[in-house]
Amino acid sequence: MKWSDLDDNWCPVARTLSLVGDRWTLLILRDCFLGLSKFDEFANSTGATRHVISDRLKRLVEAGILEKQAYSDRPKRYEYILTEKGREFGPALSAFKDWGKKHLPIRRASGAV
Amino acid sequence: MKWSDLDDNWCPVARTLSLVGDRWTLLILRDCFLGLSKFDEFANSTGATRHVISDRLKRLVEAGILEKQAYSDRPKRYEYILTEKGREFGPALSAFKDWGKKHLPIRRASGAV
DNA sequence: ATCTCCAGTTCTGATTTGGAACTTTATGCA
DNA sequence: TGCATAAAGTTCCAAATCAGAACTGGAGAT
Repeated sequence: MKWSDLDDNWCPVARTLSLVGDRWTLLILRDCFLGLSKFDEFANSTGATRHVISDRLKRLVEAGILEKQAYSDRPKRYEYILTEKGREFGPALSAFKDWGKKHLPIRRASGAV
Repeated sequence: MKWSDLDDNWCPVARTLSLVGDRWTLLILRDCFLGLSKFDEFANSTGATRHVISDRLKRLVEAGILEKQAYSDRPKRYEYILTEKGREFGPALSAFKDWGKKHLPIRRASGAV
């Protein structure tokens, strides 16, 4: 089954996943809530390849979760801002955060003493 | 960057994603909350390939989110049950559900009139 | 004997990624 | 002038992952 086939699923969780239930997409959204908004910021912060960042931003804009806003005209430059729809995704990320804090305590970096 | 490199990330959201931030994994967890517990149930319900179901169940058991319990001895058969750690992931799925209900209303199936 | 069920495993071709280089528009600087 | 840098993508190739279907193996049912 293809991923996109879920967008009409009876289950709202499945529909949500068909849109944002992807590794990097959720990480990009986390970054948005942390205040990041530019392409390179996402690329550096998430560690995803530029290819993937490009693709995911496109989808998020199409879905109305992010909005592409010009912040410079001369060299046309855009930043990505959460829409209301996007901001309302906050609780979901909070739930991830809480669960991670409780159940996945950070281990000391393997090499460091 | 590899996905698994996130498991020591400073951000609890990233750590959570490194474990369950995968299309099918979250769908399997949803099924668990709906009361499903058997391999074929997950395969049929999610539409993921058996290969993927097998892999994800293994990971979830390793991570202590699901527990493999024998429900039949003669033909050794197992079912997968949420642990306490797994049950505490409920709020995250609820948040997805709420967001999906509000922002992704189900469209009439494209073909049907 | 043969069929069916369940829980996986295995195989192969197609899709998606990762990683790095390249492009475009514009600024800084010497 | 000429070179370097920056942001936001795009393009290319090899490698990893996935979809789909078939196959395995134990056990009860017909």
